[in-house]
Amino acid sequence: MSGDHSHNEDQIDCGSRVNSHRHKYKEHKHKDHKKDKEREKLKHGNDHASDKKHRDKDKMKHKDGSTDKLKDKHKEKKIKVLDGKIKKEKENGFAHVKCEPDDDFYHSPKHEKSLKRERDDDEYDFKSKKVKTENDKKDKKRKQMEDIKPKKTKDKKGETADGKKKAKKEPEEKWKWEEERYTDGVKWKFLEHKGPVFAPPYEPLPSKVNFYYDKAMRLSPEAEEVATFFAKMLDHEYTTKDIFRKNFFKDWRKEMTSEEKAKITDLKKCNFSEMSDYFKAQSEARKAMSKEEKLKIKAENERLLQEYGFCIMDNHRERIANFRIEPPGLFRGRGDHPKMGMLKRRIRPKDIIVNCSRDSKHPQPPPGTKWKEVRHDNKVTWLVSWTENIQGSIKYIMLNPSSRIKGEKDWQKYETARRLKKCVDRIRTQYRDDWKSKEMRIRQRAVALYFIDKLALRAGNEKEEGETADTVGCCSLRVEHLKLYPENDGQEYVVEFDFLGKDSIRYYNKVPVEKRFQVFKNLQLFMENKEPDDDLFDRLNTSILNKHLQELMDGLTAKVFRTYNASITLQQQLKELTNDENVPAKILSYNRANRAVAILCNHQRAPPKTFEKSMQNLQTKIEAKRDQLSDAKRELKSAKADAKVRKDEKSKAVETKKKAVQRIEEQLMKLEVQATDREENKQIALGTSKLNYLDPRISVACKKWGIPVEKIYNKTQREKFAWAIDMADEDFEF
DNA sequence: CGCCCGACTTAGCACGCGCCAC
DNA sequence: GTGGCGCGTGCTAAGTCGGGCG
Repeated sequence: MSGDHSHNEDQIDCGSRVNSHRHKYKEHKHKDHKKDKEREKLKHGNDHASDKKHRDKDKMKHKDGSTDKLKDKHKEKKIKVLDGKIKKEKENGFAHVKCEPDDDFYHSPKHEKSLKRERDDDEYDFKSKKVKTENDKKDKKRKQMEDIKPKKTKDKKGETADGKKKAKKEPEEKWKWEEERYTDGVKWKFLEHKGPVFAPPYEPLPSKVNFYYDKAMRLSPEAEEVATFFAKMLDHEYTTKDIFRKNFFKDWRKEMTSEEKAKITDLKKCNFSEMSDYFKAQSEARKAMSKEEKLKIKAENERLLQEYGFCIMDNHRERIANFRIEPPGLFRGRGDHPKMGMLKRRIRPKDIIVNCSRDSKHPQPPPGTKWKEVRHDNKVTWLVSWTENIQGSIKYIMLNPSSRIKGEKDWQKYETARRLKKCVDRIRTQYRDDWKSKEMRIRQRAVALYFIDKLALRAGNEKEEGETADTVGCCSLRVEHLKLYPENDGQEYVVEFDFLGKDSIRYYNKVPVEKRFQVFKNLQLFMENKEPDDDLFDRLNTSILNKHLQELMDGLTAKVFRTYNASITLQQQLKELTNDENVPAKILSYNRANRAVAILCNHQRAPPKTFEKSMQNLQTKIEAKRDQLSDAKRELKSAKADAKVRKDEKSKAVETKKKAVQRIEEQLMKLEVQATDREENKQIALGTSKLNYLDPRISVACKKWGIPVEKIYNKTQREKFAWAIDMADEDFEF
């Protein structure tokens, strides 16, 4: 395009910067250099220099430790907010429970009684689409969903690929995913549950187990408990890290009596080894328990699950995801987390906010205790919440992914991504045009969006410095995270990305970018006259970006691009790959397609500890199988010869041998496929994309290649994707 | 109108259960 | 019956995003 130079850089309207120059908490090392190095090799060939470079940078960045004071301020604010929140009890906790007598999909033996309440037929007539008065966004969204809903019971216009009827199914038995949902942010009308399960109380150590500080020393129960947290982690690398030790010691001292505090002044002098040995012995003992004992524990767990692991939301008994409160312990942040090692406090009933319907049987706090609050807010989905003491954030107990409320949200997410599919070309054209805008903020927005689209980067919200590990996403990229090469390895206009993303997973990538469309030139411009730790996009943040995206398409946000690109990639890759003849090869193809997505989204994992070994085992197996095969072939040959001699044209022996050869060949192939698959998978995690980014209906549609869903999804996954399995046909198109 | 926080999704890792080979 | 190991599952940290408030 000739527009390349139509705007002189000097003319750019600079406006004011969104983000001022920032002094970051300066200490970002990589979580595990060795790991990174390997990963890098795997993914990007051989850039050996970069790891070292990173390490050097880390050293450079140590001078500034300026942010500690922020914390107190931070805390103050939190308290205020908490106070304010108590007032805001909602008035909409009403509930009418209906009972669906024929609904045996969610069989609920225990709770049948609570289900048998008055039926309010009118209200639950979800076929009649009464659109209420609300005109808010959510309502709009809902309407969009309705348009593309598969209509099983009443087929309107078969507008969508998945809109076909499935007569064979009995929709009455299952959750009706196309049921009319509530409007105006109401998430449920009836919610009943038993509350959380608390962590077991601390059991003091037997008197023979000692803690040593110079000499044996008995700790107060409070101090002892915290000491055991540390003792249990002694084998972990964490306990060697300075920040971890510092934070731990500081918080531990808070739990000590004044005598203990006076005495124990140096963590280095603390000897936890006896405690540590004791716990190791305990865990051994647990493993060595008799069958009966193990069974007993299992039964007890099952009982707890049955009692606390389910709730009733509207007229269904639904599984709760995490009904156990997180036990106390030492905080294990990921990457270089400034708070690692801090004490994660024990959560008590008085910390707990319970959410349920007004007319439900309220969960009871343990005898002699009280909940912090019981509220009836049906505009949220959580059952229980509490505020965690490390970051001051709120933790929730919510439903399992198999639940209606989560499934529907999931479905909606993919529908939004499919809507993006319809207008992505338009959006791409627009951001390309915007690269040439005379407004700096628009150029930045356009380049950022390009990265988000092309590289599937995360949005990149700002983070509070010094509160978390120093990680970034697209909008929060800093100058130091990019390198520009006008020419690199024979390619023109290469951008090298090197930064830590979510969970401090390294993103390293070299990408050639469009010069004629000015990406490269824009980047040079954005980086001009800036320090390494200045923001690359200084006139952009996620809020600005998402507001813009919202204008381009209703419901569009940065993360929709990840979903869209992941799902569309899977679909394309599957079309390219799946022309193999047998099922195992097809599964391999599926996994490869899945892998392409995982690579796109940078979903990595540490190579499994047992990787080398298990690979060897597999090779041994393969060789054994090969031997077996040649044996079988030999036998077949001799059987054939034998049959010829005896002129026995339909020799049974020959037939059986033939079958044996075939079977072994199949087994061998299966093993070989498995080996390839595993090797390719060494450092790539497929699970995350499979669970969160790939429209499950694409996988369901793999029926058309003869791949049954069971081969792709295990039981839990099938439960999570019940909605997709229920509604998608083999001709589903994302 | 920016910032803060509540609600919800997405993320990797540890651990232990159950299955398979012997 | 046992031992090893691979996978599923639970756990909880760390993101995204929107709404409300000052």
